[in-house]
Amino acid sequence: MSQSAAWRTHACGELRAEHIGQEVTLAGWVANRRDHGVVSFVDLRDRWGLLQLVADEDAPQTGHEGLQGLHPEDVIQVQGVVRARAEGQSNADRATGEVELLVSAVTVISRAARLPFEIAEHIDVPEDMLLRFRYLDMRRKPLKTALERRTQANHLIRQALVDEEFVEVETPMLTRSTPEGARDYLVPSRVRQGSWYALPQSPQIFKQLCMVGGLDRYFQIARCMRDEDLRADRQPEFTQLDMEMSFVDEEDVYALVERVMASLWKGLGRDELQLPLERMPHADAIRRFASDKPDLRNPIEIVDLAAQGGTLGFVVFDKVLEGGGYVRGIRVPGGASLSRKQIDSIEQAAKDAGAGGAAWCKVATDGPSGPLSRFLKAAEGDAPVDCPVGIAGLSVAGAAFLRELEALPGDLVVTIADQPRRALVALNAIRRRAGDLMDLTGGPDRLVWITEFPLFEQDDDGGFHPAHHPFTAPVSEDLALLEDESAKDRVRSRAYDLVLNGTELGSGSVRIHQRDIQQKLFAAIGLSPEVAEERFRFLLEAFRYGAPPHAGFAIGLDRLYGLLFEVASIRDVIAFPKTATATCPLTGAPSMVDAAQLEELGIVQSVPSETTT
RNA sequence: GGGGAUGUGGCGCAAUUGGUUAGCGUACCAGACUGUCGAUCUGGAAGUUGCGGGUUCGAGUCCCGUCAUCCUCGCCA
Repeated sequence: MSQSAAWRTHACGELRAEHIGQEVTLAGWVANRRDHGVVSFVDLRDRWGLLQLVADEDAPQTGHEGLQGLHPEDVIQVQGVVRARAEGQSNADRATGEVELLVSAVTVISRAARLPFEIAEHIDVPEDMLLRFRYLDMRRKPLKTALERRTQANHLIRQALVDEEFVEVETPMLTRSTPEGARDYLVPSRVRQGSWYALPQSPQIFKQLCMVGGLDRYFQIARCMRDEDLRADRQPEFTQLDMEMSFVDEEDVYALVERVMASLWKGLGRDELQLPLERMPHADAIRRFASDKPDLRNPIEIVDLAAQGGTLGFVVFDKVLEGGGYVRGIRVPGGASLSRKQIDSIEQAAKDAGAGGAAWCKVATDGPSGPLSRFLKAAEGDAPVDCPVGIAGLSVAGAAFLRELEALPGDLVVTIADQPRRALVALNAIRRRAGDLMDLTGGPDRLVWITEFPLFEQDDDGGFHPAHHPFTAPVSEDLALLEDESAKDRVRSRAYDLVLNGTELGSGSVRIHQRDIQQKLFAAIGLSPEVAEERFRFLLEAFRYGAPPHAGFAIGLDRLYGLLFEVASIRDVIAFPKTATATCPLTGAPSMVDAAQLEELGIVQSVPSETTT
């Protein structure tokens, strides 16, 4: 690190044996004091590390006096000579541990008041405290390191895209509200009272306009804002790596994103990604894993038991099947070793997901056991059937049932019977819970493209809305289905998600660039040409003047970095995050504003404003 | 909007069925100490038990309400 000599000649953390004998000036924070009377020590900290300062019998009087009266987190400047630590006194836990600074002079630059919490990693501090005093948390290693790594990761991404001739465009923060999607954050206009800006939920339309503008390749590390309730992996404002390309199709987008991911993985020192990444059509993901973002590290797959489940004489299965529901289940390899309590927690996961319960049985060589087992065993008087894999005492139907599941002795079988939507949610829940219990999710990263998402999702009231956004192109073979009301839910889109270990990292699509198809799509989601024109005039108009085919992708960087840096919450990779109620404990945002400010904006509040002070 | 958990000196925690002056650790302050590195030793200061109400002779403890934080469902094209 180069230093301007005004405040310091070196960083605390950079001093090593090679600096022994040098006269240096350092500046930093007092991290710790250890005073032995005649000998005293102070640890001085800056971003690069800790260095032990010492005043002993070799130090001048000014050095001793300088180290007296210092308090934790005082900012000081110190002069002295770097020297080797005596035999047996080096500290192997510290990069600077072979040397120390014999202090000749200390200047206190800034005194620190008593701290709300200690600046030490081993101290547990409530998170709202960390947010309120974020600048103190930054002095601790985990947050500092996360911000450094985030910088490095952003740099790797930028490097990769600039090398591929992408243009970085900063799109507006004050933009137009489009009613689809998430709730907007609104900003009132002063010069045109009664009108409002919206903060962008994503730069979607602008990046498409950049394609019409002929930039060909756009990217941005973009802030996006959505006024929705939060989660551990969701913030009201978040950062996306947003990209768009012209004259490309899905394959080009996959290849580009894969190159960017690979350089990121490599640059951050993770195991090299195997390219190309796996792909899985959406319908397969639902069928095999009951999820559009399956964690493929978990090997458990869903098995359809409609045929065999209906022959067991189990009235719950029969009723669900008659009603058009699903009977599906999972085989948990080795799951017979789970305790009753653990199995109950799997069933509880199904119940939490809305299912009535989960029927299960353990499988052993002497036959099945557990609630489901009596429907699998041979009845009194019937000749029991032996499964080829050596499970005794089964009925013919029971053997077929377990064969369908490929169950082996030592396995646990868990089944769900419910209406399709609830069954899938429950199957996903039990698969994940079983995976956690059996510790199946520790393997290498599994990145997968989920492709051919449905174009529409059904609302609770039966209407359709775009599953992705209204500019997503349908798969061309399915174009004809657009106008068929009964077939809408079968229209596939050219949208894709990238999923890492069960977390959706990002999504994108090939866009519609033809006006007629765009209009069909608006019609299909119930937007009249007039309304569509009013809302998206600027985009539809742009498409009249020569629109290239284009496609793009966006990756949620907070979430990606949260996973890559292995932190508990995305708040741990964000410098100044907000709480679960979208407040900022540091600044107190959101706050009431002066009545005069509102008046200037032409806004009348139904709740009282702050009294003018 | 719904559900759950938590809330006690700055911080982490304790306090028996509701019962003495709300304890302990750490940080902080002062003093001591020749090699520590999460120093040690001695002493000191530090509390409206989140807030409001109720029950009771008596509430950190029980009840009602409320606020804050976290998790979660809905929501997040």
